[in-house]
Amino acid sequence: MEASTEDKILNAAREVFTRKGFAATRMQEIADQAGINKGLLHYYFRNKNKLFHAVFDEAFDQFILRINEVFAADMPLFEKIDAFVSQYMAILIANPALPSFVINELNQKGEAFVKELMSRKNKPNPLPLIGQIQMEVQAGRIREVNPFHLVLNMISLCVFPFVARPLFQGIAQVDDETYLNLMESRKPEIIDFIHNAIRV
Amino acid sequence: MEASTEDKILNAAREVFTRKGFAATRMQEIADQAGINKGLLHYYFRNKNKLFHAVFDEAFDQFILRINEVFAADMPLFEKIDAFVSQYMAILIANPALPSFVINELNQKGEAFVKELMSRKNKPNPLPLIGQIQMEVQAGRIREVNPFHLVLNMISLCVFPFVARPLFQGIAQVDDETYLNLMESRKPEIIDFIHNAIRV
DNA sequence: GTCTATAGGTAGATAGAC
DNA sequence: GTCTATCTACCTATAGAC
Repeated sequence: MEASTEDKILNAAREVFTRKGFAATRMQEIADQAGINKGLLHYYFRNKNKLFHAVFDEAFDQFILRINEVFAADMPLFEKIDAFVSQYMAILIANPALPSFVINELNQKGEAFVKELMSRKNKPNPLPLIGQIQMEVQAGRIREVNPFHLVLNMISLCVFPFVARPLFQGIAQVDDETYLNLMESRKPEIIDFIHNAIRV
Repeated sequence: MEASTEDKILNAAREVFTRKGFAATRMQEIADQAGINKGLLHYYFRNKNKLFHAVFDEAFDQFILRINEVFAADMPLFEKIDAFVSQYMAILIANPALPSFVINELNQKGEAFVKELMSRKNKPNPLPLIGQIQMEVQAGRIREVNPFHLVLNMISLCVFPFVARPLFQGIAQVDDETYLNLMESRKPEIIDFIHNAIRV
């Protein structure tokens, strides 16, 4: 079963854009990677921008929207924290280059790009989780934490090791497989860390 | 007191490279920003790569090496955590674009770039801190945490909100000043969070 | 749909006047 | 040291044959 030309292009574009970023990516490199002619890229996607958006929008959804699912779910706070960490870390381990791709482009494309994206896409919505945390604090079931910062902490602990991966991997001198194993062992470590940080 | 031409170039290059990244930066834009002629960039720095390295190496040092100072200091663990968070957050609040610049380039420039950098520069050395954590665990003075992950947690909690700033600021709909105030209020919040997470 | 050839524009770098 | 003008290379995008 051979992939269609359009899929070959998308697969190649995903790989190259993710690795080099929009500005450093050359249409020629995508064509080579896909094993097809450069002209075909324009036949299927008209220009570099449109091809980029096909790749980026998909990555953005994967990176962002999964968060909402867990945040809005109807379950006790501690369970929700566990579910978020283990499910989200699993997504990141399966797609380790995703966060840096999305975040790099958001940083480099400028304010207008971010604003346009936010208006076009479903934004992540941390409010259900923040409300839930507030209630737990008021009921005295967890420590007095700032709910906004707690949410930020949860996300930071999961995502940052992937964004800063070249740095940490360069320092620790470990190969890709070892690093991803470290991330796997990180799941229970993060869950413990958060539990102890907020319990009364 | 007028800045020298070389300083004008460096200031402009810092601003543009930091905002757009190496690949998207145009020598013309740096010249415009500096209010000088494009040819002068080559007179002072010969080519784009050399100018970039003048800016990047400085940023890398600022971002990385300050960590070592605190990590290697001779003080009790809880004090050290407090010192790290408050001092490092202060650096980041004063230079909010620093982490994303360094991390983006490390991600996009590829393995050879990172490897060359690591061999040329003093690497961050977390070993003194990791050793100290191990001793505290063995003495039963803190909970049984994995020292490697604890160090990773400390850094993640401080740095990630700056790397993902466009995302969070886009979601929270706050202006630059408000966001930096949030980061200021974050210092004690992180310190509390870590203390509670590791104390027995 | 897929290829080749090329147009059109832009960026980095250099030459040379002042 | 600083400027203008220009070279050369490359990259996106299009035109047109098959």
